[in-house]
Amino acid sequence: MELYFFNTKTRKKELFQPQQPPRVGLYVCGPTVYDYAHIGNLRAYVFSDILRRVLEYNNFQVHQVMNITDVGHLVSDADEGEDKMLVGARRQKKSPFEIADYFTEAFFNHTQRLNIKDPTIACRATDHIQEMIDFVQVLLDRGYAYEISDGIYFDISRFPHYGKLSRLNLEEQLEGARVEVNPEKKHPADFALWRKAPANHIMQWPSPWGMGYPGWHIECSAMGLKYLEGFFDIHTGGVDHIPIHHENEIAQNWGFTGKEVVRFWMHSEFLQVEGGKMAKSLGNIYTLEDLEEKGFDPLAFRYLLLNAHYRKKVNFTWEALEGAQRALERLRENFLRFKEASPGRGNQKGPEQFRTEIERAFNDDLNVPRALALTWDILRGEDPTLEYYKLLLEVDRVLGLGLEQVERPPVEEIPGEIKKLIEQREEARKKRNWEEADAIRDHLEEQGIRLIDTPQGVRWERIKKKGS
RNA sequence: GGCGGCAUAGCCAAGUGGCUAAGGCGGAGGACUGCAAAUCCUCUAUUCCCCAGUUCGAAUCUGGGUGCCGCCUCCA
Repeated sequence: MELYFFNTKTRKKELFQPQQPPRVGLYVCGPTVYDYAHIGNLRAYVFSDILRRVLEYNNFQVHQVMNITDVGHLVSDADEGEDKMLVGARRQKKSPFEIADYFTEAFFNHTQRLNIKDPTIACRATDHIQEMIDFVQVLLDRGYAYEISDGIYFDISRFPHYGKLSRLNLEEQLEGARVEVNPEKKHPADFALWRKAPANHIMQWPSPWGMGYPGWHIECSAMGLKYLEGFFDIHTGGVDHIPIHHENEIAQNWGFTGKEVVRFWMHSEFLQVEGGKMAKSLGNIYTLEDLEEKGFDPLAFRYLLLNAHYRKKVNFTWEALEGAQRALERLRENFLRFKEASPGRGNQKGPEQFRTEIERAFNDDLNVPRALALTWDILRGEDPTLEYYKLLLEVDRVLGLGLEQVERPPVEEIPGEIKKLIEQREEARKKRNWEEADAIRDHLEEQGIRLIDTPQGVRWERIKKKGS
């Protein structure tokens, strides 16, 4: 089946075909590891995960590269900028390298709990300083870069297509520029490839231009070209990367290779909180831990994201997350019916028709919400046959809700005390002493034990304790 | 100041010219129950921010208005 993706470069859905099928080179703009990833960051990785899974669903062999940016990013383009890694290090009283290690581990811990597949290659910027130096040297040799007092800069006047991806008019942009321009730069939008480090800068490496450290943007080009062997079938990131970061990558890649090396640019929209921006000042920046502390399953957050299309802003609210958690629980419950093949109702559509429609949704620029709706159609109304069970597992290869691992909690040995109470309640019920029976039931509920009366007798299950 | 996006039920959201406007959450009613819970069933937008227009036909296209959001800061 044909696969279509929306390409930011053309702002259109285009037929996807990798350069060397079945191999697909996928580059995912990774994290800067100076702090915990928040749920907005994580949305971008759930998106790239879905993308990767849809590619794999289509039998492509995905070679996914992700950068781990563990080298300082200046906060602004001006000299007084603070280095994020350094700020993080100072706060934690650790070396920048320790900080990077710590947050890298935290990052993958979070992504794994969201069932996000690990990249084929995760590469650290600090392990590729030489590649970046070589890259900058080539740009200098070819006249795409120039040296000034504080570093090496890319000369965008040498690249006529600068601004094409974001469709920005450079001259108009400059009118309202809020950043002080380094007067030594030839053009205000020229960007740093390599920065000369002041003596007290912790992270610095020797280079042909003295001690220093790489500019941002450069690691994605150097590492991406290295590990994807010169061609990116797809390059992803958040929409915020379109105007600066990816524009700069395109420019420097052009300077280095003399051609466009990215076929598809795909960007995920932002996650908003209560309809607005997530910001420290608003106190609404949440991490996965914050959600878990409130009793939410990380996969409920994944479900919430699956319910919306990646190119639309999604509105994160606690109410919506509760809805997602509930839906996920019910989805699992329904799935078990199929696993256990208990009887269901009749159906109109056969598994093949569902399979085709779901695949069509996936392949139409990752219309996961549509695929989810179809999944519910299967779960709600269809016969729980083995065929449907297999189809659900197949669909979950993309959804990534971990259905394969879902099973009924094992029958636990009932703690004696609780067993006694249950028996006591049954006695009371026989005597039609409802007051006592209900009191016991309420008591057990507070202990996290829910009783389920069935015609076959009393069942029980563990639930979350009230108020937790 | 410049650029761009969005507006669909209480909430989260699909759908972008033509079947009865997906799906989930919530809510209502029913079955079951001693009563509940859990589960299951049914219902839940004559209408897609407003106003004009194009068209045989528009939530979907065009123009205007209103509201919200984002970017132009090394924030996904």
